[in-house]
Amino acid sequence: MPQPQSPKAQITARGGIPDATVTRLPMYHRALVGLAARGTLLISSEELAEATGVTSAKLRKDLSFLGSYGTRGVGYDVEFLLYQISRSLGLTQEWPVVICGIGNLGHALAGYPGFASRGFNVVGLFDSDAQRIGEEVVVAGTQLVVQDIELLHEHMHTTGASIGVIATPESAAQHVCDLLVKHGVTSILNFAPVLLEVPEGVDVRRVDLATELHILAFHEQRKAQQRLIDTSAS
Amino acid sequence: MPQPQSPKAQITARGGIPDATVTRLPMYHRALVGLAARGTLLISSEELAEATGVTSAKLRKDLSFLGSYGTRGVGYDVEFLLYQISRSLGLTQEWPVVICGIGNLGHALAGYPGFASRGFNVVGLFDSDAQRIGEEVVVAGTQLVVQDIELLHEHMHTTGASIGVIATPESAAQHVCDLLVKHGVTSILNFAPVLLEVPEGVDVRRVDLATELHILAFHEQRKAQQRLIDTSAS
DNA sequence: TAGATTGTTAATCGATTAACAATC
DNA sequence: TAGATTGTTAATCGATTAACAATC
Repeated sequence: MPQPQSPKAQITARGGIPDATVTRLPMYHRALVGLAARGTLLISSEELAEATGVTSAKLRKDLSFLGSYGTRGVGYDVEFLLYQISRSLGLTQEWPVVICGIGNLGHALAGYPGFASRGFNVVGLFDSDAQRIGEEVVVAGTQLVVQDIELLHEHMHTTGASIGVIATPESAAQHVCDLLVKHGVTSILNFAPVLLEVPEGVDVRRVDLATELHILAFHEQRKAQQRLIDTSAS
Repeated sequence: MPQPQSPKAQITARGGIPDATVTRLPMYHRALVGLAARGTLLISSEELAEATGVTSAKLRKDLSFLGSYGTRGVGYDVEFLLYQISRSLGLTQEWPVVICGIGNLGHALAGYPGFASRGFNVVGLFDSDAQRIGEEVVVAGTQLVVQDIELLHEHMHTTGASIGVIATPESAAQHVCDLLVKHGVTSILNFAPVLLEVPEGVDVRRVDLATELHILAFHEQRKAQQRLIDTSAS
């Protein structure tokens, strides 16, 4: 019979990988890709932490949630750890992705080199603007034609995409989101400045330029105030 | 003489606005701008929380760090709360911003409507590519000419920008960052997939497409595994 | 006064950190 | 064996939540 544990320990054990850890795994992944490319075979938690801007204690804690992939007294095998992190993140499989809204941002996203190189395969470009529908865009060496978003249903069953990117203006975002969800998309990366309504089981992550700038401005303001204080104190 | 308080309470009181709260203030700000535009005069924490996707307890806690700007039994005056949040975030002043790297992404950022409307004033566009230098870009109704990044020093003292956006390829990012810092920029929004080295006192926020997609893929993988379990169980 | 809603308290939860036993 | 470094523990810290007294 299992011994009763503290409630905390049980919850941590059950809940899988903590959110905070998941958000850092891509950083470790990136650093390891770079190290592997430069031929580094072995790395310590101290060095990898330095390369990713976290503390070594945090790094080791994070990695311990994935398993025991290091060697005490030695460090981590770069290729092996990279593989394990890739597997945890689901990057050992291909993820077909559709992009909706092919304006400046949509073009930038379609042309982003880090997409295809890490298993994210852009398989469809959609827009509602007649001016843009039919445009040919080269994505990772393949030519794609911008399709009418209203014809999404004709393409989704062939692409099988479960990830969608929304790069439309605010006004179109919810409608596009509804279409995506209706045709099987269960993960959405949203660049429109709107809180999207989605059914349970659909994940949305929002990237908002304005938010990032606001946070910078907040700290910038604080620094300016601090400088004033420092000046008047001297 | 002040009564001794618990250590926790003291730290919270001294430390200003918690980071987690600061990251949510822009969400409240956005929601309030929308409400004000629609002529809503008064809103409860319950309603505003609903509109921003947080719990009302968290919202009230967040707002309490700014001050007491609501009325018990009544709610919050939309315009007044909007002003107070704007002031806290530093949005009641103008922030001149320079953008470095005027490729697809740089163009998208320069054309982003949410920039100018919230006090972020694009005052300079820079690139190192001879093909791009000299290009004329219309930003918020004003025509700007893409300048050579190496001539940054000639422009920075006239613009006085303290916020810089880096939208260059990975290879150029650190050099551009160094130039920006050298000429007085103390806040950087970095879209390049690199950990920038900056002196103390300079804030960097990184936005990384790949990171966001990795996190989505992680959760997508989990959902797929869950579906397998559900299927085999039934 | 009765009803509504804020601002604050205290409990809980999750994340971070420092230290070190385990072990190569 | 001696030195190095992981993986884990336990303490601390910060964020979230529920409940409710204060007060309009």
